[in-house]
Amino acid sequence: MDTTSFYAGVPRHLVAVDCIIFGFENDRLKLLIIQRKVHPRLGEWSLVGGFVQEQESTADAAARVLRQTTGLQHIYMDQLSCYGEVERDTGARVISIAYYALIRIMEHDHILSEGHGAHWLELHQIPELIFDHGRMIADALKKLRDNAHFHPIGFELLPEKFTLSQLRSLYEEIYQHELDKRNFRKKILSMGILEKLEEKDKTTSKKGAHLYRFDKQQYEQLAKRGFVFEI
Amino acid sequence: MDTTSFYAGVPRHLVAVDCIIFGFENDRLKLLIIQRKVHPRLGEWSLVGGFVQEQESTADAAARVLRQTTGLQHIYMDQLSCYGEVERDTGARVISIAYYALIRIMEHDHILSEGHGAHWLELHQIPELIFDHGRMIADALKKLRDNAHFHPIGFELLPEKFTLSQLRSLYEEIYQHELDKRNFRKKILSMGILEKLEEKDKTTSKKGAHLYRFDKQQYEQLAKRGFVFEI
DNA sequence: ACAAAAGTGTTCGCCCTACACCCATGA
DNA sequence: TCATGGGTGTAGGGCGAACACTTTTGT
Repeated sequence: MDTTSFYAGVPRHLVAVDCIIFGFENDRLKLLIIQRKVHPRLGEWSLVGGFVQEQESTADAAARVLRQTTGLQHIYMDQLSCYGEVERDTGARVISIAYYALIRIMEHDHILSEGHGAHWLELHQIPELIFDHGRMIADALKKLRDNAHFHPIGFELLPEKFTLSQLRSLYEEIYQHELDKRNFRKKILSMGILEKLEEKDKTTSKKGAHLYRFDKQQYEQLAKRGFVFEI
Repeated sequence: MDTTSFYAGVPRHLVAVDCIIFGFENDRLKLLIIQRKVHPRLGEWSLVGGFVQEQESTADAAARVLRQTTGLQHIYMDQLSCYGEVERDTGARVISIAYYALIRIMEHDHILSEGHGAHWLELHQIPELIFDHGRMIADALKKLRDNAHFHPIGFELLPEKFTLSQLRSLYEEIYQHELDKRNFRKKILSMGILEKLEEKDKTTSKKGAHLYRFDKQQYEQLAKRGFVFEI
């Protein structure tokens, strides 16, 4: 048996990527959803997606789709899962690899107004989606929760400078339950991975709230020595 | 734009599944590895795998590959990840979905002697593998640890009746560190998900160790009410 | 009688949780 | 001056970690 015969005659498949794009704005977790511009299911709500090309990895394809939709590059992305049911796409047999992305809406929302038919929707506003995209979102939320629990990925959703109230709101949104203000501050500050800035954010209170910055270097130093982020 | 033109002209890909098959025998965690029977890389060490056919889901393909290699069906399997780098397979561009399986070797090892060129190897015996299979195994081990931590999947590796020493050895192997005997017993028994049997296993001591059985019904009842397995 | 694994309780410290009031400031 | 969100400390309980001796029985 030689190389040619081993790979010859093997069925080939359409392989897609679908992106679950999370953002955080006005203390609310949001998802970027589009109205489908192609048949079948034209006009219905859908995740953004596209097909994997010959000379690109699946991760590259996901990054490309994200870039084409939002204009953004160098965004946090992680693979969610492969969805491989035969009948999952009603137009053809398509195997899809889902990725989820975390975007700093506050720093980037101007880019999105360029009209790709994309909409930021809050979790409770998500309509019924085509195919198994609803399932993908549910899986992505679960993975986001698990991931946020033990890794400092929440900062990917916040602007570089943020208040502790914003950070707490973010985790409250992710976990969908309230967190005690004092305990949260105590825990996150005790980790020693936040840099307190002199600046204050006065947009949400008269008193003003201190801004903080995530100290990635410091986190990575600590992580090397066995420190485990947990919130 | 109609259905035909949307899917037409899109590149198609070879899609494979690779299986990381875990077993537990003689207090050691083991992996099922084969010597490759096809070109390229004939004779080299490899995970078991195969191509996804037209009318089967990726999960079905993984189950089929497992069945063809071991003769076993209805085995615990979970998706690990999709490996989609362009150059990962040196013979052709192949996108691979990796699954990991947990097998009760003690109850099934007779089946494996049918000679598919498969070998059970301990973790420290694993040779260099083709392609990115080494990475897949590392990822699978990490996922197995994470998963075993909060879900009672360890029992999938043990015979129906097992001793607490066996169970502890299993977790020591998975986590690669020792666990305190008393604390382990206390914790696992306090969950109330093990049924203590009258029988004793006398193969490893003169005194004999009580056999236990995992009470899945009971676990699922508790899980519904918010109980979280953790070990 | 002895070797070898099974089985058994207690103490201590840490972390998580619950909880209520003062502060600073713009309007 | 008052309304609004920012910021602070403590006490109690539960849980995980450390730790050593007795039991059983086949040889």
